[in-house]
Amino acid sequence: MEYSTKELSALSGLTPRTLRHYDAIGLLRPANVRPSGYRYYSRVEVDRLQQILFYRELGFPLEKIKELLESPDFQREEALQSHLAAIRQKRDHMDLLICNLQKTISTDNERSRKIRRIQTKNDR
Amino acid sequence: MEYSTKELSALSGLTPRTLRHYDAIGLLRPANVRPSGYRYYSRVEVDRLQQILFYRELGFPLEKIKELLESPDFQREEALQSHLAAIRQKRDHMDLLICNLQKTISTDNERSRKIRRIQTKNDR
DNA sequence: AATACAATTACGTAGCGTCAAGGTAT
DNA sequence: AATACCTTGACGCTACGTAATTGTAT
Repeated sequence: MEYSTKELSALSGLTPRTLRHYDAIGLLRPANVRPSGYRYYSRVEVDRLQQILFYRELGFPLEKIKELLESPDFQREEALQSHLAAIRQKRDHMDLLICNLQKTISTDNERSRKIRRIQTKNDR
Repeated sequence: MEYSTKELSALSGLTPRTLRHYDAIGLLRPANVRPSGYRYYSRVEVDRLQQILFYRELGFPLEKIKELLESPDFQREEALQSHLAAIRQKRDHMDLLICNLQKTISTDNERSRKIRRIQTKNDR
């Protein structure tokens, strides 16, 4: 079975633009390209795309995914570990942001209440 | 007091490049610019920069910060709320990623152990 | 004349979205 | 001849980093 760009797009949920991009950066090359420039993908590419999507969902950058797909198991293991650590840091950072935002919001609210009280007084 | 780009840079911790960028996008305009093109900032700008850094730490994009600095209180309130909601979503997404990464890692480990067992058998 | 600082292009980054213009027909 | 799909540019987005080149002296 061969798939045109559109067909693989439908099959994978990616846009044709994205598939062309993956070709451009050498992440997913079509099995063959007609003289017209039309791209065609076969089984091997579909499988590779599955892998790509798997790592993409885990938040890996495309360049890293390229490396991983050609690395031995133990290197993937390492990559997963360090990626996990990085994500955890980011998450912790977000937790801090959330905390600060909540503080800011409640402080602002308090200020508003005070102002309203003063205004209410002045209104009387 | 007037500050050159370098001085404000030292004062704020931002690079001169960043200050020039903020000027370019209209986020922080110098108080005056000499015929030579040299930028000079005064108190008002220092104060504004403080505000900018405050919102920046909360994760707001520069364009949004520009708006916020010219909006009334209630709009800032709204912005903080919706920003908080957005950040929370991101955090939740990270939590999912972390979860999936952990699963992947432990699954991979199990596979490796099995393989090692088989190899050990074959070695005997 | 040398030093330190200033400025203005302008390209690079990540991952595509979104036209625009023009071929192809698996 | 029309339709639907394909292609290759090329700019846009975020927030600057990083030269390269050249001017200024608060």
